[in-house]
Order: sequence, then structure tokens, then C-alpha cells
Amino acid sequence: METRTERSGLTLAAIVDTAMQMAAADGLESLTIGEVAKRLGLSKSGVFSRVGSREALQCAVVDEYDRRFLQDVFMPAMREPRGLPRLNAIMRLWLARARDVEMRMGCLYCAGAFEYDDREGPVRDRLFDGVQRWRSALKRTVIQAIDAGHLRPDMDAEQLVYEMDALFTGLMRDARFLRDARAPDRAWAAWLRLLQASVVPGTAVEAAAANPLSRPR
Amino acid sequence: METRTERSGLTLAAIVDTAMQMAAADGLESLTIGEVAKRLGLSKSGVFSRVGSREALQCAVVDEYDRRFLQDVFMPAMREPRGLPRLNAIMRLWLARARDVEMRMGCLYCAGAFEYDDREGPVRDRLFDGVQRWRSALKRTVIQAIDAGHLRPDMDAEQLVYEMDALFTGLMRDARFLRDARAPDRAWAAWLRLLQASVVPGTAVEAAAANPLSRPR
DNA sequence: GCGGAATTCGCACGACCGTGCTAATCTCCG
DNA sequence: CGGAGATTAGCACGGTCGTGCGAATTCCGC
Repeated sequence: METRTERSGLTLAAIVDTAMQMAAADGLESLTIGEVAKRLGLSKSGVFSRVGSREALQCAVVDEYDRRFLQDVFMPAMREPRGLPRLNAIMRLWLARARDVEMRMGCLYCAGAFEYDDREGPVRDRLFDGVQRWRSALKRTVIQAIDAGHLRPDMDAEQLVYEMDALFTGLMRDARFLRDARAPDRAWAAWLRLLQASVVPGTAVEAAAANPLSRPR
Repeated sequence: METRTERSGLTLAAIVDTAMQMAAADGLESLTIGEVAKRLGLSKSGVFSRVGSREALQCAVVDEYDRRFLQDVFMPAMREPRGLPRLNAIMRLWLARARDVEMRMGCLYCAGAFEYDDREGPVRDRLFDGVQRWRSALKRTVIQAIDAGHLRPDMDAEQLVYEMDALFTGLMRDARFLRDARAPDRAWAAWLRLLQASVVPGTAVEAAAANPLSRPR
């Protein structure tokens, strides 16, 4: 369970990475220690002794996903000035990560929300905390944009956060389940329309609105 | 497997009904013949002989869900006049069913989309067909509303359908996973805003916009 | 009421799961 | 280079799963 050597740390990282890919594809609940071991060429008990238990592995996967998500989306956006630029950057980075990562691998927070909506336990708690922290950060950013005079003062921050998250969840669904290649363009168009309706009248949003999804790779 | 007697038909209906509740709560993949049998006071092989196989039971559950969904939402809405009234009725009935059924039981189409985005097989195919038929019906209704002069002629029908479905999926997530009691009001507010932006300028949408979610039961 | 058919049950099988325990292997310091 | 300690493998156990099969039970027309 514990890591005393550099080697075991690398093994654990490889386990969590493989497990994350499997969980994002098939769901956290169908994550299997034996299948992780098989993909890594390890023995089942070798994996088990690293992670401690199946549930601990699921938790480690959620933690790692959250870490990468914040690193790719939240942290770079914090370098932008407060208000509309930062909000724009968040959406741009969020959708860019969707293109580079989630589109291929699946989004643990989208899938996990529907997988654990009626389950209890530490995995659900971790997912819940991760989603709530992200939405709190979004809400703070929206409020700052209101205070900066970029968004309408009568704006309901939580309403906007709900719609942003819903657009993202819908994008994941259309792109991955329906396999609709036009989904990224629709998500971006919806965001522009939402932004236009939220901004104080007269503000130009097209300037900062280069579609980050237009260049797939 | 086959139904020759009225009794066996009732048994099968009870099995599918129980299985649907379990699948909506925990996911179609964690549906278990033994658990269905236990809840109904039947033997495992008794359930098995009715449904044929686990996969056939999953398919039957999806079919039954689709039947009920269309009966509650699509069929009543078809009695409304074409165009905006019918589109409004669809959203009203859709959200009303969410309040009465999906909020408690879960939405098979929302959860199934994320559960089967990377799986293949007949269950995925049935889910896919059900979602696609529903979205096609939505698209037809939107186009009729455009042709009737109710919605802007430059409206992208598929864009509107994507946003409607995303709002619904986001509602399910916020209400069931985040357990946010204000989610229904936010979904309705988002729909009103979306409708206001889609309608030809000067049209009043508040008239037909009584929030069907305001009266929980 | 009775006999044949439909339905349900009891039981077993093999597969896969998570998880301990012990032995083998590897790593790294002195 | 040798040995202590960390790391991994091998194996077994109990549990649950889907699924077949023959027996028991229930149902229904005559």
C-alpha cells in the first residue's frame, strides 16, 4: 500500500493511469483489479498490494482525474485577468481539454454523476466534492465578471454555471454516445449565444471567441 | 421465454417493471437477475426462464422505458397544434415527467448515454435508436415551428434540439447527483431564455410559460 | 375433477470477482 | 558482494454472477 521506493511509485502511477482510462471508458464501477493487472502485465495481487483495495483505487482514480482537470483548465485560466477574460479562458480551456482528452477517454465527472446518483460511499463523495469545487470556482469567476461590469448586474451566477455545465455535459453525450462530429461546433455556438445574452448590452464577444474546437487533432 | 398464458404475461411485466427501476437507479450494466428475483419473491431460474437472458432483459427494459416515455411526452404533445404550442407542450410534458418519474427513478436515456458510450451491442443499439428517434421528433417539431413563422427562420433546428436535450440532461444531473432542489427552476428559466432567443422578435412567450416544475408532488 | 401443458423451482456448473497469506524476486545500502 | 527490506507473484478461499436441466407445481380446457 505504501510507497517507500521510487520504483513502487512509478508502478502505482502506471496503475492509476491505466485504471483511469478504463474507468473513463467503462465506468468506475466496472473497474476491475484483474483487468488492470492484465493490461500492465502484472499479477492481480501485485496490483492489489499497491492500491490496498478496489475502492481505494477508484478513489485514487478520481483524485488523479481531478488533479489533471484543474491543472489543464483551472490553473492556466487563473493567469488571465479577472472577469470576462478569465471566464472566456475557462470555457476555451475546458472545451480544448474536451477535444484533446475527454472526447477520446470520456469524462469521469459526467459519467460519474449518472453512475453514482443513487449510490453512497467514498467514491461518490469524492466525485461530489470535485464537481462542487469546480462549480464553486465557476461561480466565483462569474461573480467577479459581474462585479467587473462585464456581465449584467442582474445575472444569476448559479444559473449561468448550470447552463455552462449542461452545455458541456450535452457535448460529451453527443460526441461520445451519439458520435456526432458536429457536437463541438454546437457547443461552441451555444456558449457564444449564452455569453451574448449574459454580457452587458453593447459588449462585443466575438473578439475573444475563436472556436477552440475547430482544429481537431 | 415465450408468453402463452395471461399469468406469465403479468409475471414478465412485473419483472420488466422491477428491472427498470433497478436499472434506472444503478445502471443497466449492474442489473442482476438474482436481485430482480429477490425483490419479486421469485427464484432466479424462474426469472431467467421468463426473460431468456440477461441481455434480453436489458433490451426489454429499454423498450419499455421508451414506450412509457413516448406515451407520457410525445403522444399528448401531438394533440397540440403544430408549431410553438406543440414545442411548448413537449417541453412542459418532458419536464413534468422529469418531476413525476425521472427525478425519483432516474433517466435511462441520460444515464445510458454515459454508460454505453464506449460499449457495443444490442443494448447500446436500442438506447441509441431511442434517443435518435426522440431527437428526430424534436427536430421535426422545431422545423414545423419555423415553417409556421413562430421561430426565427434562420434558426438551426439541430442546434436548438442539442440545447434542449443538454438542459434536460443538466437538470437530471443537478437534481439527482448534486441533489439541488433549485435545479428544476433553473432548467425552466433556461428554457424560457432559450425560447425567447429563438422566437421571432416581438412574440410573447411568457403567456404559455407556466412553470410545470413549480408544483412538486 | 382430471390430465396435459405451461410455468416455476432447486440445484449444479464454470467463470470471474476481491482479498488474504506465503514464498519468491528484486533493490539498494554498507 | 551479501543481506535486509521492499516489492511482486502464486495460490486458495468465499462470494456472486449467468445459465442449463430435470423435477415440482400451478393453471386451464374438457
